[in-house]
Amino acid sequence: MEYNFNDIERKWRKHWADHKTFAAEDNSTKPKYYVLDMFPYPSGAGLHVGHPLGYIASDIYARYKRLRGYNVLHPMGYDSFGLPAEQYAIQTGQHPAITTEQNIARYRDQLDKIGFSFDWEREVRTSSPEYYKWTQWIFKQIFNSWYNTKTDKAESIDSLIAEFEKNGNSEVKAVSEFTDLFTADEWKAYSEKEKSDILMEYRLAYLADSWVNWCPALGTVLANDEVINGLSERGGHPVEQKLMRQWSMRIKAYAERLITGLDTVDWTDAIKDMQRNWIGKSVGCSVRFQVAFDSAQSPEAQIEVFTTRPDTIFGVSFMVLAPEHPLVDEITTAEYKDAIEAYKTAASLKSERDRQADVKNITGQFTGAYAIHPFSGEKIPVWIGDYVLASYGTGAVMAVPCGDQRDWDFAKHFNIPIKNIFENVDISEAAYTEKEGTIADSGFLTGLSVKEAMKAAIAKIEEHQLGFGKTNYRLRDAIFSRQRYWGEPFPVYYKNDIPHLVDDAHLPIELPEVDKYLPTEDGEPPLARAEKSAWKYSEGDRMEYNTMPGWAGSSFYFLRYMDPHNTQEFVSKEKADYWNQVDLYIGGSEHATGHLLYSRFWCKFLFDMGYISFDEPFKKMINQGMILGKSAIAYIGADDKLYSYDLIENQLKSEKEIANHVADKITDTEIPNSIQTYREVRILIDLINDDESIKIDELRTWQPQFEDIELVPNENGKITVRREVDKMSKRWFNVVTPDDLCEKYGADTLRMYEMFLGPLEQTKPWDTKGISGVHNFLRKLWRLFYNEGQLIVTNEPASKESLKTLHKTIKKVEDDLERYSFNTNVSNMMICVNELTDQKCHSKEVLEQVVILLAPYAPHAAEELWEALGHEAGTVSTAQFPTFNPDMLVEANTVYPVSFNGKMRFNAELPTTFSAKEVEEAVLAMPEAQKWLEGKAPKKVIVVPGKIVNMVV
RNA sequence: GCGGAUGUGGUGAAAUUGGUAGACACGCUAGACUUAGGAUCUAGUGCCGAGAGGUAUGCGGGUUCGAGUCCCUCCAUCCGCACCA
Repeated sequence: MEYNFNDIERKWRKHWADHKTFAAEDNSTKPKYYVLDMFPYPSGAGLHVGHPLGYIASDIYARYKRLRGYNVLHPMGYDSFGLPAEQYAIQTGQHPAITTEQNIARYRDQLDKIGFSFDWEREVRTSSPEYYKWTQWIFKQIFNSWYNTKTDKAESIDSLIAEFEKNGNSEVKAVSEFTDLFTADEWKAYSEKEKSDILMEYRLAYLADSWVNWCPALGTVLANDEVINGLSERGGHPVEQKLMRQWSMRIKAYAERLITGLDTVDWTDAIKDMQRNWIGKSVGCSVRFQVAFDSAQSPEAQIEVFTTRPDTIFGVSFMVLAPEHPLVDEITTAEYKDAIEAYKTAASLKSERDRQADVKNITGQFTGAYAIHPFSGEKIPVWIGDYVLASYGTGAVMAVPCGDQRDWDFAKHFNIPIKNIFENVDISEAAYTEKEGTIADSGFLTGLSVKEAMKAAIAKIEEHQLGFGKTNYRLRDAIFSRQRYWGEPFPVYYKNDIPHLVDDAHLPIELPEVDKYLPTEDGEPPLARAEKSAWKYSEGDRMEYNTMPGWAGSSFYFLRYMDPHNTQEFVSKEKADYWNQVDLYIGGSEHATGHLLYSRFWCKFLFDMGYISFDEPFKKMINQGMILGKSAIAYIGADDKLYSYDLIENQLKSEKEIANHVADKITDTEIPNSIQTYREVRILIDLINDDESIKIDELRTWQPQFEDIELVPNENGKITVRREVDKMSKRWFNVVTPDDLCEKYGADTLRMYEMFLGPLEQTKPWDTKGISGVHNFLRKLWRLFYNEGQLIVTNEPASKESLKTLHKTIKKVEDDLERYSFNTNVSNMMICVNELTDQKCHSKEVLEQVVILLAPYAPHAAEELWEALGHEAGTVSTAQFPTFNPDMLVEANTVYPVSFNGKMRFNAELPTTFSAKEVEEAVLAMPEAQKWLEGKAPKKVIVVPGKIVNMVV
């Protein structure tokens, strides 16, 4: 029988589906294991070969864990709310639900062909009402909560209201910007609107005016990365900053726990650092500087600064406010009014991006005002400068040029004196930014080390009530509103402009039908187009018109998989307790500061509220690298002819060099003409032959511009292209889909080849050239079992050699998978089959085990062979993983370095095959060993089979 | 600038307590079989050298009996953040 993969794979796909082979049990005596993939957004382009990379890795692991006797939860679903479907709807009028449905069908079809062991009974879709009912329900819980810093957790808003009614807010310690104090009586006297507004300051989901990127032409808010140089990424329309009433999530409340929680999870340092960086914790203190009496109109004027270096407070030689700082106008003296106004105007004209891009130029302007140093009483000049950001800290800094490089640069530039407060440190060339050494010339801090001085300074500042120790976070609250149609509606209605929650009984609030998917003429979100009758439920004056952002539905989906059909709870406590954390999460690192942060936030919140018993969602995570495409680039000359790349390759290379210089140094008129001789055109990679030449006939029909194009071929009469590695994308014409490969080589080959490409975590270009090697492996495997259609497996006992090969492979597979590096394991199977072939091994004893080893990687082939060996169909998935026996590994004729207490003493050549125990005995019997042992017996002997003998004496 | 990662043949890459560097695969070369080959099989393939042999894991040092692996300096590439006080 030939290795007829198409028939085999079809057969087993059907078998698995019919028998629900991979359904996870909710109650099992087996230990549980939860393997999760980041669910995809079902885009119209379908899957390309990059998508399944992580899915294959996780599938191998899930299958391996089943062989190891675990009850494995390995689900899949779709993050199906999103912009592309909405955009398509705007263009064509087709409802996004229909587009989404079609795309999901396509995805499912593609996924099925690869033979994943997903438990499809548990599929979730974030855009289905059964699912977003719970997104809305969780939103309600967050809205109905506040963060109590006394208990350091979220609590029900009812507990806060009770406290207000009893004692007002004077004793309340909460994460909130609200600073006014009120008594219980005052609280009771407030109107409903006033109460609502105050509570809004405490709620973890709250309404507030936020600055957003508003694009009038598109009628929508854009994310920062959708804005390029003040223009929208799509369409190039102007974008302006607009203050809009938006829902936000008080993620800041969890900043500290989001940092400390990282220590409890097994993620890469890269991702952890990205999150830490994003949260941006800095410990320091706030200090108020009195503005000099003659400088300000109000005698109370104070400048509050945040500093991480209170120890350097005697080194302050000037202060800098952000140009937008509210105190600037008040303190600026008449003499400097015009200059300050000019500077502020110049700064406001620069976009945030421009300001960030232009960090080299030092700018600033003296205000004419002075502040009083709280300890030395010296007068300190107050400047404004756009290197100080209004949005961070207090928008003002105390500048210590001797200890901060930016302050140093600023002082040098404006000739401000620099005071040195560090003992024996030269600051004539640069600031001294190390946090060690001794403080000098600093009043009560003189002689202290930096560390001591920090404590002493904060103590003194607090004692004099000038400020207090404080921790700042860069993390900002997350805006939770989107002015889009295709997202979760809020379970919120307004009555007299006060937001109210919809009762649980009426959830979900389903998306109403609208006539168009665009904002209204007066800038309201698309949902404002819905007639009141189009809402399946509505109350009050109006419903909330915003929808939730993409990350809402993806922030708890891992919990919903545990109990996807529960109509009473988003997950039952029992099931959440059983399945618990995701044991292994596989997905891209691009979600480091988005999805992965928000999921942790929601998980901690749900933990605080007692719905789940763990506060980190993903115990271990692997980030698979991106698979890049190799774009094909053709060259069209100024004469409009298509040139073969090899003809002009050398010429272009030297021109590239020139071009690199041109960018900086040479003006446009000086660019040599030759540089503009060719233009690059990307060609659909399906039109490229293996020898990098273009299939001309197909090219001519591909795009009109090539229909009649004149060719300048190379000496072989071909037009070659240049390859460039890009992100795989439709627009670069470099997408490779798994479908063709499945068709041509089979899913098992595709699976193994993707694992064979290189380290899972690494970014790598897709190259199909090596796939035949993997395919050959499967064919070779087949020849171990079959010869001319006959099964040639025998019941003869296995040779010692074959057993060694088998156990070596067991060990390698085990090690690879337990260490989660999916790069070499395919090679192990190849080596195994190569060796067994050389050994002419047809022993059932060995081959049976090989089939089990193979099952995670090439499940269809494994099932087929398993059945051929006389087992019940479809049971290899639940077989027992073979047990490794180290004695089988020991090499014959191996030279063992023998070491004593880690010191290598001699080499022992052992001429015959031994078990580990026998190696030990043989070495001990050698005269050299006796010489080093001096007659004593070793305390311990460690034999690494085939490698080294270590003795502890 | 800060943080993270990576650097090994023509190519993708292995090397799992510091123990034969380049497994495995692609490609290439030669041969066999074949009407044919984008099929299969056999042999070879880091570099230098006819050979013996020498030499080799980005550069330069160090520790060690022994270093791709550990330590230090530097260089290059990629990713993330970036005037964060």
